[in-house]
Amino acid sequence: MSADDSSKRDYRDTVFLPTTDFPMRAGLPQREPEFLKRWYKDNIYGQLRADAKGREKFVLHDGPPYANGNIHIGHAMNKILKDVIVKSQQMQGKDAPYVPGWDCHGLPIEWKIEEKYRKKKKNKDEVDPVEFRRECREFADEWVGVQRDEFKRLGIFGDWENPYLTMDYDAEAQIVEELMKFSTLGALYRGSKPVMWSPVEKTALAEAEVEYHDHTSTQIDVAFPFVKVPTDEVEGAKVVIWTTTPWTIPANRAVCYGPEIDYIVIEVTEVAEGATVKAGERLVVADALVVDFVKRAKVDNYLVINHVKGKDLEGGVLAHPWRGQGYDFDVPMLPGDHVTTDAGTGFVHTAPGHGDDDYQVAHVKFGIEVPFTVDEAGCYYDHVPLVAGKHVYKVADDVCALLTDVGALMSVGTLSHSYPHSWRSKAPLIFRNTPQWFISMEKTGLRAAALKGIEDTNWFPAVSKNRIKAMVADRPDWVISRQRAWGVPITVFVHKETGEVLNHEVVNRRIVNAVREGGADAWVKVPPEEFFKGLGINHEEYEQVFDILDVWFDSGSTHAFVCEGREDLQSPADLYLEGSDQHRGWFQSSLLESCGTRGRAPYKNVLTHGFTMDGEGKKMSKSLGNTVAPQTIIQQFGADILRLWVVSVDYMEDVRIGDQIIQGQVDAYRKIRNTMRYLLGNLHGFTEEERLPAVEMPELERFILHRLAELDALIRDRANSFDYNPIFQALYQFCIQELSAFYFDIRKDSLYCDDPTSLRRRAVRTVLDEVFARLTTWFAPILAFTAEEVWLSRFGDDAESVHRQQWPATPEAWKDEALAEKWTKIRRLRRVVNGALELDRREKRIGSSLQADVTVYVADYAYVEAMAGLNIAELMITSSARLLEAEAPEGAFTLEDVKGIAVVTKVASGDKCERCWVVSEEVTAHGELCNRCSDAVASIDSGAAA
RNA sequence: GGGCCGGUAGCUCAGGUGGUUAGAGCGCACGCCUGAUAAGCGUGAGGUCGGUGGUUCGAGUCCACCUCGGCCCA
Repeated sequence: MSADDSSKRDYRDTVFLPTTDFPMRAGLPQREPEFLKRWYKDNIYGQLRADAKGREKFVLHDGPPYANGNIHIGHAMNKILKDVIVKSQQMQGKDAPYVPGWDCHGLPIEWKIEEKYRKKKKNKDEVDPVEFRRECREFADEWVGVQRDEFKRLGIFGDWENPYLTMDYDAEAQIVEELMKFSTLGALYRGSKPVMWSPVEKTALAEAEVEYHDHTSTQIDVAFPFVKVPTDEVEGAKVVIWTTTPWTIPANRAVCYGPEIDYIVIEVTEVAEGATVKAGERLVVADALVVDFVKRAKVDNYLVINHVKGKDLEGGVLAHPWRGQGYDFDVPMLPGDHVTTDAGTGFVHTAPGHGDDDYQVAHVKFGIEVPFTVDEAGCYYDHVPLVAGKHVYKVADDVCALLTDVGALMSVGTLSHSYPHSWRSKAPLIFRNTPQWFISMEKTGLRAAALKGIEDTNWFPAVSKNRIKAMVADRPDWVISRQRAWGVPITVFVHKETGEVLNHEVVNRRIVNAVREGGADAWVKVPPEEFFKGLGINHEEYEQVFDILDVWFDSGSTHAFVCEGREDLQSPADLYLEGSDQHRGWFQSSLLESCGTRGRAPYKNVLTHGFTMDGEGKKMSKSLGNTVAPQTIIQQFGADILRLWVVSVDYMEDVRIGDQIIQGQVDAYRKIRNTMRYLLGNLHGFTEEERLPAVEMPELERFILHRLAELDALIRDRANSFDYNPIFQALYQFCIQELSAFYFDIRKDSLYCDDPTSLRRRAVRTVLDEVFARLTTWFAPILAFTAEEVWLSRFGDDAESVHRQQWPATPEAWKDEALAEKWTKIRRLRRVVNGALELDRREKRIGSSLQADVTVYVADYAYVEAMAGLNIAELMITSSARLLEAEAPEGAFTLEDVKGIAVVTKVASGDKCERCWVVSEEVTAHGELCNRCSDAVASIDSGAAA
């Protein structure tokens, strides 16, 4: 080989540039499905379970989404978060199984099937309930399949082949068994409650089935005389109420007033033609509404006799206008915050069986019994005096006449207003008192047990606890019955005479077994006498209940048929994790169910996340057109971008998502990916022989190890509080500031140009390996696809999945606070140098920092100490540099916020090394290379020759 | 209408028990490098800390009210 004197040698092939096939551009939408294929071919979930066999368990119990549509961004966030937590626990050495589930019963699915029938002009009543339920089941099954695929696409690992469904026969049987526990304990009872009712369809309706249309009602003012006067001011006067539902007068049981409202007592002195009120009558109405009232009542003139504050009416008792005709009960006056002076008289006619406000105030708050007045067809029961058998929509005139007879009718008119109607029949609706099943919060001490359960649980964030505590403390008894078809039946028999619920061990066991065999249908298919056979009980004495359970009871029982029921899980669960709306939903139903039957909460920890808003922080809605679909993001950017987004936001509060925010995640992803790529490129061919013990490493390497140790501590600590935002922030900033802009930048020279056997380069590569081991595994729970890609790119396609690895232990000895403090000083010094170099660049004196020579003047000896034994040029990435503890010369560069450091720069003297580009006199002396490079090249050349 | 939560640079986030010019990263602008190159490095400009009033020598941090947004309930 002979060198050509006229042209210089090209040293590029003696430089160890990064070598990797790992592409800079991810192409996630295309690449991710390949990893999914691989994971499912390898049965990754099964492998993880086998790996973790016998390890301490961490059970995150999945809250079941409702199986009736594609997943939305909230589902995606929830499941990703669960997956991040489960994967992190597994990688911390736990056995973290994940069994996904679905909520399958309930109204929305029932509606869909009904809708189908309606299109075929078929009435639901004409359909066999068993057939109807079969269709509901099919419908749910279909959506379970769709959602399962969508969740899998997000990279969620779980037992997708064996999820739990609330409609599984085993689940239904367990739910029935749970119900019977409440029954046996004596917490289950039959009460009543007004519900929205359609007299035409003879059925209860849910709020979503109601639509509002204009409706013309008869409006009346009615006077109630006092039986007991609360204050002398109202002696001899009558209280006037106003209502647009005259048909509820027979159900009146109270009159509400506003404690803060000003009322007046008036005496009617002059009335117009056609008035039903007589001169001389004394009436109490709200001061603010008296003008409206006298207009309606055709009163021409009146005197104000007295003023009285609402709260002074406390204790007053009125008579029903029809007292003496079967309406002899007292009508108490009750304070109510819902009373306003917007319309009416300032007194609210209260019929607890026909309105929710009325029910809440009269029954729940003041314990007034709720009468049953109207049957399912909208007719008064036979026991209702004066109006028995009449239909509520045709009774207004009768009521007016009856009120006129007793001098109670003060006015009558009509009013057109918005009124609820059935979405199906379009017929107007009523509130009707109906029998319902309740679980008592008090009879068996459920409230106290639940409150204790709350205390014994860790809540994240902490305010969660206050929220659910307040709800449980205030909540009424739990209504668990629905008059519906698609659900688990309330499998009880009630004694026809005594109304008592049958609690017979054998009967109950037979029912549970029947449901386990044939699902909920068994309750209608198996004749009741089967359950009683051979027990000496006459089934004819018992009424079979055909209500079904509220779906919240189903999902509240999942801890029983999932966590307790499956061998791979355990109860109580380590974690429940759902949106903040579940304080009133699943967190609470699960708590009540478990505390009622097992005396403790079904969970040890509960994590709540907020809701997903659009980019402006507004709630998403189809009508506003501001929804963000996870499917779109996956298609455009990939699931890893969505996963990164989840941990980049403070999900314990409401979070935002929008184009700008996603773009931010795309940028962050790119930076992280390139950091990984650089690691891969520079670890090419790294062997165990090359590894160097930490003690033999330069300080800079030990500083990076220290940072790894700090990160390790932070990550484990935050992961165990399920708080990933700080983890993301720390990892991301570590990649940018510590690695890319600092460590990699400085060590580029060593990696590219040092002799491969040099201790410095070996140290750098050892540190890169340690960084790689941690970064990939720490990111694996978050960037599930990319971490795998990086891992396999390094260890080959046949390597074990990154998800089967554990987070590497970090030697305690890596922590070195004193060293960290030193390096904080060095980096401060570096900032000043960079500032000085930037000035040279602006002035076109230099381009690359390697063209510069710097002299740093420090006032504090601490800097000298910090730099002792270190090569300052290497750290500043200049060709030459020196540090002096001396007065800075005039005109030296300083930063305003860094005291005692001044920098003088000049162009480095000497020539540029053809290999490493460092400018030095050594090159001038030798011709082409600096000493280091000429040694390295010699070594390489001899190696290549050999 | 009630209960609870939140509003710090364009974006995502930090800012124990009130105390000097309110921080970081990204983005943006400008410049450098061309051996991480649809990469990398550097410098810089961005904030009346939702608003008003109060407590205090001093408030992003405490109090009151208002406003906007969210969850739940009515």
